[in-house]
Amino acid sequence: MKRQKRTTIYDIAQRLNLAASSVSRALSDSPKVNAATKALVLKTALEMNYQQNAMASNLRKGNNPTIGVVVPRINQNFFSNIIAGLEEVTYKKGYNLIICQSNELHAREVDCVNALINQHVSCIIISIAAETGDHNHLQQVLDHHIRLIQFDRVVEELDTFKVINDNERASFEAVTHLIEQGYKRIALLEGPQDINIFRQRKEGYLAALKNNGFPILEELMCENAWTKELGAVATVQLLNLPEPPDAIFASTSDFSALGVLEVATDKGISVPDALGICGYSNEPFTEITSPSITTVDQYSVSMGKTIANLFFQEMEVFEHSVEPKIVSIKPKLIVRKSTQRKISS
Amino acid sequence: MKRQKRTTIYDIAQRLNLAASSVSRALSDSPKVNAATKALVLKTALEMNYQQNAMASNLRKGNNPTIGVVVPRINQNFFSNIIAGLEEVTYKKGYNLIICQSNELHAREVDCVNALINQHVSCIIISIAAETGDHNHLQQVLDHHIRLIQFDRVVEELDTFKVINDNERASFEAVTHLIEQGYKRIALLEGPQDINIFRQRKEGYLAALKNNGFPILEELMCENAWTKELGAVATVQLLNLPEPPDAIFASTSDFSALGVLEVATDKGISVPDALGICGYSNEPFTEITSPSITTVDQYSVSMGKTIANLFFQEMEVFEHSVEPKIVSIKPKLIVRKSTQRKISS
DNA sequence: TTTTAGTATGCAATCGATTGCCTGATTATT
DNA sequence: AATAATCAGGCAATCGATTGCATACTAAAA
Repeated sequence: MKRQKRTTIYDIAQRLNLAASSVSRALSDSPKVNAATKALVLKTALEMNYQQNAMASNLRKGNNPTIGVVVPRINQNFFSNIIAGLEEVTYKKGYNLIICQSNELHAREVDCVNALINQHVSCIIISIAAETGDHNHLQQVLDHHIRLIQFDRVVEELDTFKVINDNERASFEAVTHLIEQGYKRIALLEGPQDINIFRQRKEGYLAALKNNGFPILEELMCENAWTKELGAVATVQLLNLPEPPDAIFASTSDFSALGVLEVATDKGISVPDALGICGYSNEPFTEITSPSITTVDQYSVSMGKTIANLFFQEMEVFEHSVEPKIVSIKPKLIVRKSTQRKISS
Repeated sequence: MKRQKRTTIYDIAQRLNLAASSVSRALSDSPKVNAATKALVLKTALEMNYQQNAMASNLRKGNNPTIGVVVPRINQNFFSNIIAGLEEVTYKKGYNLIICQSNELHAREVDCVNALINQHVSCIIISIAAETGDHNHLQQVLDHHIRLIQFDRVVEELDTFKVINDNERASFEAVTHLIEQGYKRIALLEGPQDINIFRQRKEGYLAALKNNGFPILEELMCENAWTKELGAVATVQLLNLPEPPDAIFASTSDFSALGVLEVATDKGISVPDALGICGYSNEPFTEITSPSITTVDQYSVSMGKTIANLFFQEMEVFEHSVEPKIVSIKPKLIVRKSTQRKISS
């Protein structure tokens, strides 16, 4: 059985003894076509079950109202919220969203980006994979005159639009809060330092310590404590130190913080009294654990909207070559029980 | 500043003094072109930074290796997992994914579906919105010879491929488990009954009661207890009954179950001893609450993969008009502390 | 009545890649 | 040496919609 052909403007034109151009104009409500004809065409189109072929239209018009999104993982709270936020805005503008996930792999990210370039999307919105490599693929995007917005995890040296969280500031506030609660030895679980956001969070941590005259202790900083499991491992190590920390800032994620909490609970260490815990991301579960976990909310859905708006307001048309802008969103510290000591400073 | 043109096969052809057709063939590695020429074209294409125009190619070839996905909410654990699973498979096949969310609204769902028809996608994968209406839009999909797969929340009377969970079975097992744990008055928090999955879960509940000779008590069934807040409200009502339930099966979601748990904790009702709680979906947080919540895992990521594979194996080519198939996945009851009584039956 | 303006519509090129068919050149076959 | 076979490449139509330009027709102005 052959694939039956779909009705085109030519079919409509033939049926009505019109030229295809008139049908096209009628359908796009051009003023150059008579009202009666317009109505007739519309009616016939409906009858014949016509649906425009977007590929043909976009090809001819030389633009594709589609935005490509590349994220490390689609099913991660932060990213799926970003996507939801993006969709909310792009939907209203009649744009489509093509979603790809890099699975944190550089090669796959490159693949996805190339596929999106092929698609001639109007814009690519990307948060780079943990496995970083060169960024020729991003340069390629620019070379093909496709707008590029980086968010959250960005390649800083690349001169593009960026929407980021003020990680350093948030981190600074979180650590300051811990200090205010009277914690004296504050450990840091940090992420891969070749990713900007983790560098920034470390900066914030260091700045807060300095600001309060606290010493910087190498043994209290654990690299790569990224997942719940790694967070737990790091915690065990930290607690075995001759002088263990009295607070742990899991700057990588709430999952990591959860690992910390589980180890503490296992060992019968009282949180927040003997150990303060602060996570990052405001995952839904942080509200539910006992005690609930202090964390940093990144306004992810609204960040998605911001990104989309940035495209529509600044980049969709580019009359003049716009100067890439960096939008920084200040995340919010959500203080919960895991850091609220009864004894106060 | 005008948008600079991207290099096309014509540009390459001109540079090499070849016909565009030869360039096209060379790029698609056709045997009709000399190896030396092929190499030359490839090299030149690279030099000139050529990227194929997928719109033109797809238009000519009359197919678009893209799959459209419509879900109620992108940032809901179940759906984002489905999408991740889909992407995993479609990526390998070189297909793109266009994602839309209906926000549980019928009108918006219709909009999304139409946009996808315009795009001439190869397949539409959909889970319908809570706000149901007619399903002309789905019929439209079929009329335009676009493959359609419904999953999870499906319109049963529409003869399409479907991938569903065996909700009734899972629900039956959950309630049976409660009975085995010695609970005697088991309440049900149910979802909108015009959505198939919620009907099925109720069926399973009823079947399990009957199967064990338990009476069906209207006052123990609460409609529309869908969110955490509604779950809490329903729980308060249930607990105020002259004969309150000793177990609550929140068949709508884990969020609902969480609402139940919070009310119980507030009122100092011991879970699982005085009140058993079972949720649905295996949201990550169910493992973390105290006590952890018994729930039903839907294998969402793997379900996504199943859906995509269904398309590639059965529908991508349709030699013969294939008979729509229904794939039913048996979810798994995850027994946790919220239903494990020390006193056993 | 002729000119002008304006309206509605048609013609044909175009977007970029693909592909059936044809041709010229080279090699193989008898 | 003549014919057939093979290879490499070119020509031109095609996918479906859009759009600049041309044209036929009507109505208004001179």
